[in-house]
Amino acid sequence: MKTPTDVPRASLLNYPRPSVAVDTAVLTVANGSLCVLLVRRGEKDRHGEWALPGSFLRERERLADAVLRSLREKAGISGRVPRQLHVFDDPARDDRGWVLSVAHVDVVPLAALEEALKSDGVRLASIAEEPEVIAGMPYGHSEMVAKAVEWLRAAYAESPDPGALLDEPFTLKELRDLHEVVAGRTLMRDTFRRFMEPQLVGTGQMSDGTRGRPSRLWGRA
Amino acid sequence: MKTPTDVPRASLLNYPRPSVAVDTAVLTVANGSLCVLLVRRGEKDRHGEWALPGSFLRERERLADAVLRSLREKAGISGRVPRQLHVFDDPARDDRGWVLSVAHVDVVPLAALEEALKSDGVRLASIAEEPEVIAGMPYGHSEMVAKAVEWLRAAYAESPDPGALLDEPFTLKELRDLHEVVAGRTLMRDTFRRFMEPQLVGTGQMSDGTRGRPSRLWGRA
DNA sequence: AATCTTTAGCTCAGATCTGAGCTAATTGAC
DNA sequence: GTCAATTAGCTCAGATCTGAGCTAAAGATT
Repeated sequence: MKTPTDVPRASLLNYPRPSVAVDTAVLTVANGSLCVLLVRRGEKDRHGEWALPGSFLRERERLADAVLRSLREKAGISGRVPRQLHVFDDPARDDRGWVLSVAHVDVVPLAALEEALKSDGVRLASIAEEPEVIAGMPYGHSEMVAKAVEWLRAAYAESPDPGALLDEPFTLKELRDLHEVVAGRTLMRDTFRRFMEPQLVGTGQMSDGTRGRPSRLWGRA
Repeated sequence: MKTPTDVPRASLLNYPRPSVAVDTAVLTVANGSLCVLLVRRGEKDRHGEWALPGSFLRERERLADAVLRSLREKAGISGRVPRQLHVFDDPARDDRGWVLSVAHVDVVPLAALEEALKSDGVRLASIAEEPEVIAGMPYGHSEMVAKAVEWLRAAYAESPDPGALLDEPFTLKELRDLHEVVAGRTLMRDTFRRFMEPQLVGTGQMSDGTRGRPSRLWGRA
């Protein structure tokens, strides 16, 4: 039975709707280099080109769930904590039609990617050393990578290894090496130590078997 | 004529699509208080309740354009530089259906709102003094306001009046009073001056007719 | 085993930052 | 006019931050 509210209620939602996609920059550190995960496109459109893993949003699906699903499907990896970056809304961005894409970033340690990287449909691209690969991606994906790196740098400037890339326990040297790769520059040893130490919990153990004097081992708070 | 690519191309976009809306927290400073602009809902749904101005996205419309249009239509004001904050995607957020809302923030000086505020469908709510009004808003709008305020505070901690709320030229006192309202706390006079002065351009003029010793007048860089 | 290289952890002087306090210049109250 | 109140602009001592440099402790090299 038709109530008076049925018509306006339905009509509100009768606007044309965009397709909504998610695209994710999965960042990691490999061989002392900050890298982003790319997948070779299998769809007809832009077939064979390297691009960020992504997917269209399914009915009533949460964005974070779509990100995790796309990483599972496209790259066979378990994402961790996808974080929204920005909505890319240029109507001319995607020639298949009107597609909004919500860019995300996730941080995953290299060990969790090893399996996926055996496939020749999955690769890493170094941010610093392969700018041409990143700049060549379709659908504004290179802008997404830029925003993802910016976010990661800000996060790593604030606290010790927020992306949990290091296995615990770790030394301050290991932590600093990681942060230097993320920041893309050297960091002052003592300034770094003074800022990070209060944010870590000591394990009471010492490193050994490594080069140089043994040092305290730490864990994330 | 049907080409082979027509079918797969179209099918990619045949996923169910969400409605996409924009909602905007228009922030301003009035009577020494940080305020957000609310409009009384005219739609059937939640009719009469105070909420953030918003609108459904129209076909191929840019998000920023939808924000500016919604501010014009709902509140009769000219927005300035809408900035994306976050996509709210809880499928249960809106009982009218599956609606994603892209929250935005804009900063508008009080003078540009005076006309709109004559309407009884438009009001300001003080962030600090009327928390119950803000907490009572539907569709997760109170979370959007929280994110908007957080963004504004971060922006005002970085540079002098990035929202251009003050008319130029202004004194450092006027600038600091504004920043204190935004920050919600007092700021040290000399620390503030030392941080902001290098980011301003002097006009060579002095204030006069004000209480206290005249001071230099400044403009934004 | 002697020496070199690497890294840890500390110390200290110099640089920078902070905020209280001083004097100056103006308006408002009387 | 006199005095209180308000604000500007500066100064300086104390606090904090910075980074070079020192010594120590380990593995690597010879």
